[in-house]
Amino acid sequence: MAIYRRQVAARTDLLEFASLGVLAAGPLHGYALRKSLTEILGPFRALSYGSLYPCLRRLQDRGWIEQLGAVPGTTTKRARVVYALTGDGKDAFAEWANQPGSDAWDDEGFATRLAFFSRTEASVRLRILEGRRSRLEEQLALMRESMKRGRDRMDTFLLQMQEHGVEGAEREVSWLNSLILAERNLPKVGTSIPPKVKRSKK
Amino acid sequence: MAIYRRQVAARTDLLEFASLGVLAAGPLHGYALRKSLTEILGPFRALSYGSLYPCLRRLQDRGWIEQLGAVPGTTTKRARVVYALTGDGKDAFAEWANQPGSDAWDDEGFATRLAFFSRTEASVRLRILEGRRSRLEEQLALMRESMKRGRDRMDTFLLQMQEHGVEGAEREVSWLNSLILAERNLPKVGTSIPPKVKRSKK
DNA sequence: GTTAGCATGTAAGGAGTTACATGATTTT
DNA sequence: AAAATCATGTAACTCCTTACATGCTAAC
Repeated sequence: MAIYRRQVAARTDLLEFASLGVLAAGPLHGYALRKSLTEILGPFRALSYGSLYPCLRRLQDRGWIEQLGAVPGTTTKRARVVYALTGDGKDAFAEWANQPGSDAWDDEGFATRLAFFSRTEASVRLRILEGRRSRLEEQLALMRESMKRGRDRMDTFLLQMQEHGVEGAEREVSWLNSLILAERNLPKVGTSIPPKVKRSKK
Repeated sequence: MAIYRRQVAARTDLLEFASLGVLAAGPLHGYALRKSLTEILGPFRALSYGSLYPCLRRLQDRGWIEQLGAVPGTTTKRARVVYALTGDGKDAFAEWANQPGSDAWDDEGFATRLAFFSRTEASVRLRILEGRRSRLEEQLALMRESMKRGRDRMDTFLLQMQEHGVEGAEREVSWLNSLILAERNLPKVGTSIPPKVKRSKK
């Protein structure tokens, strides 16, 4: 009779950190947060409320965000629950942004980290970009090998699809190369120079 | 006291149809089927057995595949459960391949259908390609609008990521255009001329 | 006064993964 | 004889969506 011990795989929940990242720019209520997230993570990948609200609940239970109540000065009067990042939440986000795990190299994980790159240290940025590049290069090797092996077993459509996939991955690699180059040529004065951001105020 | 009636959304399980599609080429056991699927759906998106075996069970319960037992002539002697497509399974696959639902336009759904395009009627192929193209064009419009609106609120990294996304989508659109053009210029003699496939035997 | 959009939530279910459990066969 | 790989399966869990339920507010 074995007792099953399960290691909790400590999967970093991307949605949670993305929410923290957005809330770091200022308090928001759920509905507005969702719009922000949708804009960042792509209008294609629309997030549902059935996913968002439980996430906010978890973050609150963990003490990473807190309710502010309705923000005064807005046009509507009540019922909106506004959340703000706490000190702990800020720390948790900073740690996530600067200590990338193995989840940082896949499509979703990489995109999420890139979205908050301005709050990531320059050295870590480089590590993430290079990690993503090697992940893609591994995949490219697998794809090319698979295509070589199966060339005459496969019909033209499958072949064209795979060729398109390879070209897409190659395209991302050269894009990454240009980002990496830009990172390396950045002024070497501190370690965490934020990138140039156009500011409308101040 | 309302009684909740739920419409079962009849989500076409992609893995099930992909499995049928692969088994249509000949009987296989689970382990081998997985390798085939991994090759088709991309070596990146590796499929787990915890997903595959329950799927085979479902297909068998539905009468779309049947167990053959160990194939004689192979080097190994037992324990391998070989599955073959039944007549019903063949019909189910043909119906799926030729009556695309709304799931055919998203990334996974489109890729899966494209993988079995040689068993899809020419007219349906065209419909799928054009449907995918309009889906992408809708997304492009959203992305471009979102980028225009948020241009000076966003930092350079986010902007570069979004530009890269737009370029990727544009690239896929032109790829689709070339596929659509090729489809249209195909010999117009029947309705379901299969594409040229290099054959090693016969 | 009704439609459209803003706003917050819950319950059920879908489609997968990871970790566990087991054993046969092939290669070194 | 050990290690690698082939092979089959289950239980628990994860993260998400859909459908349901509710109500407010702005515009036409």
